[in-house]
Amino acid sequence: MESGEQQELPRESLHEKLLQEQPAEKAAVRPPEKAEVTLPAPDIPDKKTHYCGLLNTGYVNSRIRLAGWVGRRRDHGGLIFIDLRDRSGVMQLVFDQKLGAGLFEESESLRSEYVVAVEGEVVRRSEENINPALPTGEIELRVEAMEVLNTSKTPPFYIEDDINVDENLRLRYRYLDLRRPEMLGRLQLRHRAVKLVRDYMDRYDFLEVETPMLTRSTPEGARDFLVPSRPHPGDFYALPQSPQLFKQLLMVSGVERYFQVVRCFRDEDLRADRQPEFTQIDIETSFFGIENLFALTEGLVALLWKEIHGVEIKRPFLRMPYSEAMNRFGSDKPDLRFAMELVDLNDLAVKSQFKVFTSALEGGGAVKGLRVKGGQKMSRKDLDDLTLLARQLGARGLAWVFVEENGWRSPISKFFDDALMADITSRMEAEEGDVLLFVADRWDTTCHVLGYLRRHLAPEDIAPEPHFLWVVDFPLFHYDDEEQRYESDHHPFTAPRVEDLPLLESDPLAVRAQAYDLVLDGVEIGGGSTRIHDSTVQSGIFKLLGLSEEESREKFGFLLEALSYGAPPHGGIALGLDRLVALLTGDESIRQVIPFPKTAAASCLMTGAPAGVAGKQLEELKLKLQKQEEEE
RNA sequence: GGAGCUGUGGUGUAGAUGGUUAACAUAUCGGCCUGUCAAGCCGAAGAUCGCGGGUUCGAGUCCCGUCAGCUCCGCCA
Repeated sequence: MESGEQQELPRESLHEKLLQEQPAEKAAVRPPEKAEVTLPAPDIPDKKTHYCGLLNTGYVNSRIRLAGWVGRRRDHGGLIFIDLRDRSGVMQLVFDQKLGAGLFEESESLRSEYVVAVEGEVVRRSEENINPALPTGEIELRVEAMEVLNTSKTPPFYIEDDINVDENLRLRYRYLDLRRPEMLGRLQLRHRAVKLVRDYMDRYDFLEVETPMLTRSTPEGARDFLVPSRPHPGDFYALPQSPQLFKQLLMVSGVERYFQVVRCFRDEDLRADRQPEFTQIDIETSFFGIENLFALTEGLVALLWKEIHGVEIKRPFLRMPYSEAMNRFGSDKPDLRFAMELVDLNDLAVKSQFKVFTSALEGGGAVKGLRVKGGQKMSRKDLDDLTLLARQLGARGLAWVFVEENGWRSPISKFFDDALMADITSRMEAEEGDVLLFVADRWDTTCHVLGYLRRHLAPEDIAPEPHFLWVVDFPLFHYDDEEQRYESDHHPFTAPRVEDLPLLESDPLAVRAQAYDLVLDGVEIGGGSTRIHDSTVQSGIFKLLGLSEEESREKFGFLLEALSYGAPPHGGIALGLDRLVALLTGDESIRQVIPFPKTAAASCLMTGAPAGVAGKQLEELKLKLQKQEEEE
């Protein structure tokens, strides 16, 4: 049965083209002076003729007007220096008592973050007064006229880079936080990245199409944010977890090449790299083929790194099946900047007298080891902590061995004869002074736990250059022990691999999906799949997922119907814009690159959202709040 | 749902083992000061130590609870 295996696009060698071509257009940030369109009312009319940070010695002797915020003030009595800051940077203003008492008196009242417009002459600083730390350090503005446009309360923290303040405070006064140059720089970089994306996609004929923010809740996947409907009391919209269904429907519509920079919403617990609302670069294609999609994505990512970091990224990216990623690195998003691979020990462990190993193997599990180079520095307490960590991650325990001159020092060495110890030591390429860690458990637990420890114990000197990787051949399903049913690993519209179709009935867990993730240095930056474009196959998958005929018709009828009207083979990918930008800026948390982010408890410290609403609003929606349950 | 860490003038911190005027830096305000760029010097004001209980003659410090933030596990197709 045809299930959605994509064919190569025959009519042109797009793949080759994508691999070789470098978009010529550069999306540099243009200084505002060079804007091509003259505004009807001249730009920055009477307050401002130039930007602070863009001035240089070429402007010496020019009469200009600047406007911005008062930064640091250095008051020498009869001479006052002000750092005037605007979006572009900083310019030193000089107020001299000798040049007019009235103006000077006025300047004495200036305080941090006052908004001022000034007029004067750009002058060259004398040699000994040049500030090499400042781009405009060779010049200054001798102020001859000033207008105070607004005053300011003393800000709660310094408006400058590298401040050391509680993030609470920054979030509460985010508008001031964003006034800091490094934060404005992040906004600028993000803007530039998005512009590069739009121009790139446009060059390859992709159409940016908007999809609804108010849509319907779907049973699979993350928890939805719900929005009550006033005209339909008791009914709810859901905010989209992604435009998944709409982009597939756009393929049925014949758009063929779609993309969107789009906000998505998931009501799940947060992390440093997860926000309740986040932005995706969403892409979907028809008649395109997976090779083209990979090349397109690689080209896009490489473009970002080239334009923003000047780094040439090697293409094509490495590809690795999911099973290999798990076996070698214990993760479906392995960090390839360092080796420290997990070592498969099943065949050796079975020869030991160690029950933990042998019984795990008898139960169909796996035994794997991780070599910690120079691990002898670890104390007994460190190892106990690691053991506790392993338990918390779901393992039954963690075995450890000190490799010493005379062999193993370990509570478990008595279960191994000398030859076996030697074999394991040599398989793990261990040397004297190393510590070996072992987990014996279900295969997935073993991989997961050791993969976590691998990251946890990663060497400090990891390679600085980015390691991109495609993880492919994900399983189509996993089994949910709690719900006692199969669940889609990616999403329920993912096409199985054609050669695995026969396994759908006999061994669903063995079926591989046409799904892929794009991984960079241990971070998942995107993922996608070839979709099912056959309504019969789609119905079959729904059934396997435990959705009854009525249920799937009720929830996804529109999709099944659409698929029956000549749906083309299609597939796509979505890239996490926030994560991409955070990687480009080198930030640990995506909150740094989101202008108005939420906290780990999903509240906004600035607006106070979420917040209660008036009773009248609830009445209109026919909603009643439940009393909070009292504790028993 | 669970675990860990953090919470002291506006801000960043110090306050071993409980002991009475809670320290320092910086910002703020006032004074002096014409080449600074984290300007400098002098002075002043500014804190019921996140909140609520408890133990104690006495709590910033110990105990319990609670709130907020951060990080992680679960969760996030």
